[in-house]
Amino acid sequence: MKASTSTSKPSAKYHHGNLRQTLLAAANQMIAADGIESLSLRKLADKVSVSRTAAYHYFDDKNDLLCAIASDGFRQWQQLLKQSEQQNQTERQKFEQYLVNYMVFATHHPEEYELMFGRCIWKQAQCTEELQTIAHGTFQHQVDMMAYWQSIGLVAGDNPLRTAQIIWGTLHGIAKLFIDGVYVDDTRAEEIVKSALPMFLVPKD
Amino acid sequence: MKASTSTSKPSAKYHHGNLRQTLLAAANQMIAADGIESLSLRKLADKVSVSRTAAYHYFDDKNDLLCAIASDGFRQWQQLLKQSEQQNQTERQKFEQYLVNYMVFATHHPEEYELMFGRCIWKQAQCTEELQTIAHGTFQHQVDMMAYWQSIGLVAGDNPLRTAQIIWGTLHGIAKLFIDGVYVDDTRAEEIVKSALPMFLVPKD
DNA sequence: CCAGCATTTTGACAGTGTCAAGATTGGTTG
DNA sequence: CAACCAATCTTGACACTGTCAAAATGCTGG
Repeated sequence: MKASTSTSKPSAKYHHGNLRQTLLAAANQMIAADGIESLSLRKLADKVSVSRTAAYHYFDDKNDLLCAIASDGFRQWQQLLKQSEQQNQTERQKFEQYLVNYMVFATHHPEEYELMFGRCIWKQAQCTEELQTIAHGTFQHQVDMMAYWQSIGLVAGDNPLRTAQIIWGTLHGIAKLFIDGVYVDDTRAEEIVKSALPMFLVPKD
Repeated sequence: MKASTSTSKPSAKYHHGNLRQTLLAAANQMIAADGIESLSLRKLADKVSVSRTAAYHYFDDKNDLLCAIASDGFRQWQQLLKQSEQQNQTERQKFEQYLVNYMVFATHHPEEYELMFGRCIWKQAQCTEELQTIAHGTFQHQVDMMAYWQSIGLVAGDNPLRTAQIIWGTLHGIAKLFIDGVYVDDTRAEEIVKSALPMFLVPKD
C-alpha cells in the first residue's frame, strides 16, 4: 500500500510507488481531453512512462479500469449532492438545485458521466461489484429524496420509485442529448431543465 | 446499378451484384444479434463471403456504414409514425400512442436506436449529410406535432420547441436507461412511460 | 547475503480499420 | 467478334489495439 517509506526518494526507476492512482489520474485526464473511445492502455502507459502491460497488476481489464473511473465519478457526484443538501434553502429550492446540479455535473464531466451511466460499462461489459453497489446506493438515495418530497406535497405523484425513474429519465435524457452532441448548445441545458421543473411539482392551488 | 440482366444467374463468383444492400442487411443482422461494438468490417465481409476491403467501394468508412444503418432506422421510425397517425383516434390517444410507440421502437431495436441517437455517431465521428437531414426532419416533425397539441390545449406549455426537447428528453432518457442496461426489466418501459403521460398534459379542470 | 515476493518489462498473438496496388469482370465501342 | 475501360473486388501491408505467458527487476525479511 505505502511506498517510499525508508529511502524517502520515490525512486522513479522501476517501482513506481503508487501506479494505481497515477494511472487513474492520467486516464481521467486523457478521457477528459480526448474522449473515452480514444483512450488506450498503451497510450496511457506511455503517458505514465511505464510499460504496456503494467496496468494489469492493478486492474483485471481495461473494463475494470473504466469501472474504477466510473466509481470515482459516483463518489464525486455523491459528495456534490451532500454538500448541496447542507445549504440553507427551502425544499422547493433544494429540489430545483438538485435538478440543476445534475445537469451541470453531467455536462461538465461528460466523459465521466458516460462511463457512469453509459452502455460502455453497463451493457456491453459487466460492471464491477463496487460500481454496482455505489451506483445502486446513489439511485436509492434519489428514491428516498423523492419519497420525502412527495410526502410534504412538493413533488407530484404517490409512487416514489416510479417518480424517481421518470425524473431521472428526464434528466438523463436531456443530459445525454447534450453530451452525445444531438443537442449542441451546452449552455442551454440548465435553462431547459429549469423549464421542465413545473412538470414535476404539485400544482400550487 | 442493375445486376444479372442477361445471364439470369447472379454469377456468384466475383461481382456480387448488389453488395451494398447485402452488406447493410448482414450488418443489421449482426448488430441485432451481437451488438454494435462487436461488429467488425472483417467479420461482416466474412459473413457475406467477400474480401476484407470490399465494403470500401460502397462506404467511405466504417462510420459511413453505421450512418447508413442509422438512416435506415430513421426511415423505419418515420414510417411507423406515419402509419400510426392515420389511425382513427382522439388526439389524446394519438399523443399517448406516440409516447408508447417511441418506447416500443427503442426497446425493440436497441442497437439501431443507439446508432440513431448515440454518441457513437453524433459525437465521436461526424455524421453523414443524409443522416443529419433525416434526423433533423424527424425532430422538426415532432416539434410541429407538439405545437399542434399545445394549440388545441392538450399538451401543457406554450413553447413547442422547449416542450419537444423536454418530452423527447424524457423518452430518450428512459429508453436509454433500459437499452444500456441500467434499468433491467424491458417490459416495464411501456408502463413507466404511461405513468409519465399526465405530466405532459394540461390539467383537466 | 539471499530467498521470496511484489512489481514491472519483454515477447508474442490475434484482431482491428484502412490505404495502395494489383486482379477480375461485364459492358461498350470499334 | 475483339479490345479496351471503368466498375468492382482481392491481396499485401501497416499501425494500432487488448491481453496473455514468461522473464527481469527491485524490495524486504530472515
